[in-house]
Amino acid sequence: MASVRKIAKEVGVSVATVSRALNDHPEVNVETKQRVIDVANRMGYVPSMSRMPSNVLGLVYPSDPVRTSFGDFESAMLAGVLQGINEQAFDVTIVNLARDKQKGESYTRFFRRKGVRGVILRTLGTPTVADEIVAEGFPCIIIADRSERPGANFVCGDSRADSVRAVEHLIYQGHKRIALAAHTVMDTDHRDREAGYLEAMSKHGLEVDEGLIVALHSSPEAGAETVNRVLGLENPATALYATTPLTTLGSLHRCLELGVHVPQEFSIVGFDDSDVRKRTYPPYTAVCQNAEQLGVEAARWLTRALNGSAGGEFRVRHATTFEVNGSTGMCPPNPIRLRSDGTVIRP
Amino acid sequence: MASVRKIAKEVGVSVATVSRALNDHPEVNVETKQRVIDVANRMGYVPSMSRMPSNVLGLVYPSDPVRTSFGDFESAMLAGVLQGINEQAFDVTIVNLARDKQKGESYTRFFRRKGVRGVILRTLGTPTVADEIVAEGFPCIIIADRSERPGANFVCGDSRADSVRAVEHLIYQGHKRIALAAHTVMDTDHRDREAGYLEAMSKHGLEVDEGLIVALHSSPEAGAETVNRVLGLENPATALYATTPLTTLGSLHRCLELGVHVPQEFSIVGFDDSDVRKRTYPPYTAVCQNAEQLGVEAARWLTRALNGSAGGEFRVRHATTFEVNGSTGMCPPNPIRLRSDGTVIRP
DNA sequence: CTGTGCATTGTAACTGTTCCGTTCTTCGGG
DNA sequence: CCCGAAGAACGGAACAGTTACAATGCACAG
Repeated sequence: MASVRKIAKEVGVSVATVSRALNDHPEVNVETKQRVIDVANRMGYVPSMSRMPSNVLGLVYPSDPVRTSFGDFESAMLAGVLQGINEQAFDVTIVNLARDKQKGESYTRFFRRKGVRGVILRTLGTPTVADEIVAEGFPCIIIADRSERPGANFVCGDSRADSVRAVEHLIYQGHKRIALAAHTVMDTDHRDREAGYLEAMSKHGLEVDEGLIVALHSSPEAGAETVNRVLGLENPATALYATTPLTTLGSLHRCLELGVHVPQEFSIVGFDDSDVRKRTYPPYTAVCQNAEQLGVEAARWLTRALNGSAGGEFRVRHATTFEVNGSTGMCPPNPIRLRSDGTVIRP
Repeated sequence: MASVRKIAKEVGVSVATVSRALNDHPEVNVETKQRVIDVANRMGYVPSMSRMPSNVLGLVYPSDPVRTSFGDFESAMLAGVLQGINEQAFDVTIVNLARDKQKGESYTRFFRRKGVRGVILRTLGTPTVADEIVAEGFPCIIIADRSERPGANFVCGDSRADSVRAVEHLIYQGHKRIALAAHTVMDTDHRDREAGYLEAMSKHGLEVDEGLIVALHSSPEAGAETVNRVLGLENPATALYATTPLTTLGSLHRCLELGVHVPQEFSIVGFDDSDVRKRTYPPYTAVCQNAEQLGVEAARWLTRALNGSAGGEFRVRHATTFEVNGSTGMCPPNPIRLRSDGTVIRP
């Protein structure tokens, strides 16, 4: 075990200087500081007992966690995590990697500094971070994404099969021009959905041209914009698979706004992380993921593992469910179209 | 400054015993432990340096934070808090008082144990806890509630005036039988809304009988149930003021389900903590509170105060805004009624 | 040459925790 | 009745890391 005193002896300075260097105090020479940090890293130093062994879990976001994106999924997942930690009486703190991690600091040191014993990783499309943390061996579980790296643990949803079913559900009702509201952030979750869409389309010999796939950030506005675009095509879509709850809401809302009847004139299959689908009108047909459950399981496993009552690898894929509600129906004989001025053309 | 060694000398035991007693180790005599704890409390002991002075804020829930209640408000508020802490580079951990606080432990000691320098308090209708924390002098700010205790800081919304306006808005459109979807949790926020309702009703000489006020927990189901009840009255309501976003959603949804036309047959004024009102159809008329902003301001002030760049008392009331949208209209000449079997009677 | 100010570092005292040994009591068997 | 073993409770000392204060050394003005 490397301690500040060992490092001090090695470098040839006092413990005070080591402590100061490691904590970024201003009154230490930059070269000295660098030397100390180098030796500390070489000796694999971690501040052993500076914090009493507290039961805190980190909920880690690689980039800014909030802004627009703190939506329904994060909220439901957090609710789940807060339940999952209760069994082992852990707490959870929200950690912002982009803001706080210093250059050259190992993840382990960083997490120790934050006083967390293990982390739940919300990767948001940046798998590199997860891989590095796994490689360091810090206790960690990835949520809502997956990694095949040995030693990686994850709890994720698997929406591929149900995405196929969702699109086939539309195809069986006669739809041929089916659009996809895709996501710009391409984590495995969203790749699944796009892949499922493509699989179903090609399996049934349906052509997918450029205009049918609209990739935007997840937001109600994006949903509305998607409707505008796919109804505005020369050869307009008659159905849409919206791969996030917010785009689903936005597209439904835009249809109501335009006076487009769902599902008589246009069908929408959405995605749901909690129970939003039940609260719209009509309640929408959706591929459903239980974000809360993902949170519960991730937190419960990680806390158990940290307390020694669980071990090994933990890799769980929760198949989503496909629920038919009121937003999908038969393909209309003649598709409606949207003029650029926002008026609906009914043939 | 009281330290373990001072306490040890005072009690007449060793530092090891004191440390063990204070940390609830099993191998210490219960009487000894009690003596140590008593002396520690008398001397105002707080573990001074056990955790390095980390910049962590606690988000404190007196009771279980999750279950049903982790909804839109908490989510938006948390998003705000996560923004507000960035300026001073703080972190936030979610603290569960009911689960973790030991009997006889002071709040200050408890928060120190959790490694938290200050707390944002979400009282949820239990002002006692807030008063005690304020009395101990631990850095703290109450969010979405208020206390007149000297030394108490808070950021809250003030929805009283707009609740009056909301109900008057209905009255001016001819409504006389106006119902209220009240809340069982009566923090100042919800008292404001009920008070505003009562004020407007009495000001205009409208009678409020028992059946018009439905107090339930906040949920979509409660909103639906409220609609069932107030439309089922002998003398049914023609309008409703729903004081939480979830009950608003539920009541809107129930109306759509029943085929009741909003606002032609029934008017609904809702409440909104973020921008849910824009995503329903019709977008609903609402008293609006910016939960995210509350979070930002609470976090920003508290972190600044902890770093010495803000001081004094901080008491802010943000007036809500009242926004007229599509869920309110003229009182129908003849009110509709709901039979107990769920069919609508149109005179 | 000397005093002053600043940057940098070391000494030592402080915080709290824990390993290991000691004391004392209790209990079972001869 | 005595003795050994087990266990509970506690103390001593060594450990962890941080920080107040003093000391050192250097640059520079007078």
